[in-house]
Amino acid sequence: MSSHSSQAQDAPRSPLTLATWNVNSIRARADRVIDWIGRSDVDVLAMQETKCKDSQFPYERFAEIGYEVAHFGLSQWNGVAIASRVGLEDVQTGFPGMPGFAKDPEAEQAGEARAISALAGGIRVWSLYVPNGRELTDRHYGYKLDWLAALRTYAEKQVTDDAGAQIALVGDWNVAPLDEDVWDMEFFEGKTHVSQPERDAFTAFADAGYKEITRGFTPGPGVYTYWDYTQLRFPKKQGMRIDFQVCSPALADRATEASIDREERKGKGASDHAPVIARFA
DNA sequence: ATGTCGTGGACGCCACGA
Repeated sequence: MSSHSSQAQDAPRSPLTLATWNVNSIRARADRVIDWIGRSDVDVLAMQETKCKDSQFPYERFAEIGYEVAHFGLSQWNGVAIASRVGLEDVQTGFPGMPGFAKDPEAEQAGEARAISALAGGIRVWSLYVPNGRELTDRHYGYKLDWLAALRTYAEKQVTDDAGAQIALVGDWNVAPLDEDVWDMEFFEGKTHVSQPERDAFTAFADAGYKEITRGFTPGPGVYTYWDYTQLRFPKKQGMRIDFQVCSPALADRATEASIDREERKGKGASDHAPVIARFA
């Protein structure tokens, strides 16, 4: 049994608010993110697509408002972080067995900055940025499926080793699990995010005992977490639900509420994703 | 492809990724 899960299990339980948000560049979005944290009063915020190296992350902006940050960024692409005001211990970058990617199929497939985790407020929080997939025929699509399968293998082992493990797999999953999670299934015919293998890869976490806890509090149809910048998708209410909080059984039992802050998608300088917030008892 | 963003490199735009 890992020390992480027993630590989490033994930690005192107190109510906690956890949010996940693909910020699409923390440097371009720092003011909005800092303002939002102040307004929303979250204990822990998992961020994706920070689009910077560790040396470029605006740690001091978060420190000023009382949040520690663990960030994992290797270049201008990807980048994941966790901000917490309830402690941040035992940071891990990447998960065991995580596949890598390189343009050259013959080259070593190096790990990308798509997963970071820390123990925060007694919960093992993972901030995840699942590969996009691009096209069904693209090498990135196979990479995405392999990445999700490896994450599922890791996640399943955690709850097999410790049935009481408090684990949150939150982030941009880049999968729309149900038809109602996109505005028009005909538009998505033959595209990524809605293909059966991607949906099966997402459902596999439920088969391992995990539960996506935000949907039940924010039922569709027409409820989304992402709207493309192009084609006036947001004003036309043409979005996708692709950001989720997938929780281990013991943590899922503690979920008391969830919401999607679509107000944050409005106005100049908005990310193309909205924050997805959950409360645990 | 793009009623759009963000990044970096060598600009005053282009390529790339989403």
